[in-house]
Amino acid sequence: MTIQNTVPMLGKTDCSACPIRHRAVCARCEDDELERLNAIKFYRTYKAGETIVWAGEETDFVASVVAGVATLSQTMEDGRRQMVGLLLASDFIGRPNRNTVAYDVTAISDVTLCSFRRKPFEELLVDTPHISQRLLEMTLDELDAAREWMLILGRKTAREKIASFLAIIARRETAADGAVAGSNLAFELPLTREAMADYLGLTLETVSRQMSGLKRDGVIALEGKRRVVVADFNTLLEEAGDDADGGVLV
Amino acid sequence: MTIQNTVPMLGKTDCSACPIRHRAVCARCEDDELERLNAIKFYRTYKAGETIVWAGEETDFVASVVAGVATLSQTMEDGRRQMVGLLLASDFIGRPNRNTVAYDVTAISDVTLCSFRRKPFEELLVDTPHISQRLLEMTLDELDAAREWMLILGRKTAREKIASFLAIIARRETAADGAVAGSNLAFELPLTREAMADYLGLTLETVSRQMSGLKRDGVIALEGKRRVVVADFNTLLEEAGDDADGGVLV
DNA sequence: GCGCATCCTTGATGCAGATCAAGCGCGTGA
DNA sequence: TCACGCGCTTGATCTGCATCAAGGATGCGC
Repeated sequence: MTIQNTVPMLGKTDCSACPIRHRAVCARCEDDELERLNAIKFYRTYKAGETIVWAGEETDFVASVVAGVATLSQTMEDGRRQMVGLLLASDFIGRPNRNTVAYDVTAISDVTLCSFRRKPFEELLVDTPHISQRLLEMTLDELDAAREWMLILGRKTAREKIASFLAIIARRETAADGAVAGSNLAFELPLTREAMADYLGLTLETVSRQMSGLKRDGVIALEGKRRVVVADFNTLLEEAGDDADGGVLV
Repeated sequence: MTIQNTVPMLGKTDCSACPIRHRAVCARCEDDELERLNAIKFYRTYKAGETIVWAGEETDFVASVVAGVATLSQTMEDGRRQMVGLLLASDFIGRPNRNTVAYDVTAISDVTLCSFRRKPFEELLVDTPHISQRLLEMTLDELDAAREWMLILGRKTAREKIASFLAIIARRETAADGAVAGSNLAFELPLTREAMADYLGLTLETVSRQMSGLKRDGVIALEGKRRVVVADFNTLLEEAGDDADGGVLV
């Protein structure tokens, strides 16, 4: 059985040229392990706004985000929505040994996934410790991030929530660049005001008001609606209610 | 090197008699793997109210909760506190390959831990796939629980939060008993009103008021302060804002 | 260039839950 | 037996954010 041409969108590209090669679930793989992953992988793209998986839906794949931004979210019957995961490049989608996801997975920008067929991936997990170790590490990181997020949702004020969110995005967006905290830094918001509200447990009006407030008080500057310039990162952290030095991991 | 008598409190007990043998991180171990775990384990007890680990503190062990209830929580500089984890029997404490915990770990009742020295445990993790697989599975379960919790914190009303909490506890406390949902069920609250407030992002006064409200409306009955009787579990789920049937996992 | 949709901002008003305050019930130790 | 502390309840008041409402900016198709 060949697996060629299972994907209309994109052919296979060489893993060694992959932008997430050293951060994704395959980060620690040796060449032979990579070869086995390569045999079951296929690329797939989604347009901004498209739903990748509906909550409860069965899926026969798991995947790494290669490019773009996706969200995990839950919706209550009356429409209240809470984002519970923000997936950037190298993040993992899906749960091994369970063929449904409990949350809606939505492409927020155009998204490219490196997908793996579920069954063979689960088999790989059993006899490729480098993959399962990396997956455990990534899952623990996500759990830490979720717990940080819980403090934000449960105990922070609207202004602190916005500042915390900006700090989180600043760190994630600039992590690759190796930008220095404290120095002047700028980044693009990956979310609309409404999506920020869903992230933070607020309404979009409150998000907008607090953004304006932080701008008025000189904590941030805006270039257009989406580009944020942070003059002093420590000031932002103070606004977030975090210890200005103790770098809480995100 | 012998490891005997490292523990004043309790000698080693036989794993086969252990109450969490088939639920904890060792659940899938074969006899020989259990033997290796046994060689690095030691029991330890904490009194109710004692802090097991302070946030940021270095620890040289990881552990399973054998009996009792512990919490993970974060505290802001001004004293605001958010619980981010509730650890019951069989839950795991600590993060492999990192010697600090980011949260305060506190014994809420008298707690017994089955601890493992960190270094040898990490080595075991590498060459005992049954342990690392189980740990991955438990971590994914915790992540799911954290995400459910995020919806509660971000979008639910005080009454829904209380009902959700009661439903979660009901499920966890009665999971072992195999009690049937829908039927009359009763359980003991493992937390004070204040700890419930920290769990739910509320004040203790609001917790108290909402408990009174649910009691007044016949959703629950109280025997003393801590024992809760639920007449109809589906009614409780409706109050929680959950789909009354769709069993969301906890 | 015009109409329309999407995203965002700002203002006015209302309410859920926080805060401040008082007191009850029960267990414990002197 | 009483005093004390702790966990909990309930009442009165305040306030931060939601809600309701209107309008501005930008981009896109025709």
